[in-house]
Amino acid sequence: MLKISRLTDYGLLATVYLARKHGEIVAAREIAGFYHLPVAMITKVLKTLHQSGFINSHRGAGGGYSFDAHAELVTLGQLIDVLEGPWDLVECETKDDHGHAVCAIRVACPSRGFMFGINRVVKGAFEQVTLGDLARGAMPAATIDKTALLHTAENIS
Amino acid sequence: MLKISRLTDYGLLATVYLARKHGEIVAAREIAGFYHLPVAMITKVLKTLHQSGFINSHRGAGGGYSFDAHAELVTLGQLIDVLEGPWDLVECETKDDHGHAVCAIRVACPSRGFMFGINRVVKGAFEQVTLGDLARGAMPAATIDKTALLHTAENIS
DNA sequence: TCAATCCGTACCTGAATGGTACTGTTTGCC
DNA sequence: GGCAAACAGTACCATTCAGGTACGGATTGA
Repeated sequence: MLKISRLTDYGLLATVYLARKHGEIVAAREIAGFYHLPVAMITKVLKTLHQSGFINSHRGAGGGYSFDAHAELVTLGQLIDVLEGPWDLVECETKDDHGHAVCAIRVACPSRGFMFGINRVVKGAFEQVTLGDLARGAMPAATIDKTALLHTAENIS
Repeated sequence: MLKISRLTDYGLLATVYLARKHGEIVAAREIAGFYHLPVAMITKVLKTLHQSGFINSHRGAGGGYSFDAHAELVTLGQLIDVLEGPWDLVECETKDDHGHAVCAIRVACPSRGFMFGINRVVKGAFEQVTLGDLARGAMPAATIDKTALLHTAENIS
């Protein structure tokens, strides 16, 4: 249905919360309380973020999670990749466990090349926004310079 | 899972096929055969496209569907809107039947403003590509001029 | 020793997706 | 007139996934 899963959304919220309290140890309970979300949901997503190295965890009493890196070096694209897992807008480019494309028609498919481009557009948009932007509440907006873009099509094999 | 539904994909394929045979009456069976897809799936999506006015239908023997409009005036965004239905990357902006926002935290949500922007980016990307581009197999690519974009944030309340 | 907190995993439920089937209704053609 | 081709509409089903809950375990500070 073309949307980011709620879990991914929670992950972004949690990351932003931690980024705003840079270096501070914050319990999952606090984050969940702030957003009025189930603690179990927040912990689940925080674990993912920790396992991917975006945030640090501190066990035991007084423990919690902390964001100690540079917010400007973490991109929305990286976060979504981790939280959402591998994704493609269309299955054309999706590979199965054996590395084979899922789409059966492949070569004959007239939308394949195009959809690949759309994939790049969306992923590129995510990649150019940092966690710092998110934490600051900056709102991006973009137009696509189609004329300039179509020229680049020839350069992509 | 952040992807276009297969039905939407089929709809784009069918539309492109018809656009390439502009004005010609083509049976659903032919399109399904070309892509090796179930006829019932193709007919389902063709009906949607017809009801939305993108293509014309011709009943009875020798009937089928035809695309008679200008491919350059139909955008990918319009097609996806019809095929996919109303969509938003995040629920923040999604309204329920009564016009109220789904997201409970709303104002407190630090990602809201940002996600709204991302929504605009993606929808904008879809909106600036025409069916003609699709039919020609053009592959768009886009970069987002972040510096320019962040300035516009202040103009959006 | 205890309580707070993270860790891991398993499980459940409802909804959406992807697909099938069947019964009309219209229309060209012999 | 009647048949067959093709669209129209609806209902249904199976699988998958999202969203959420639960519980026992491991770690650590006080």
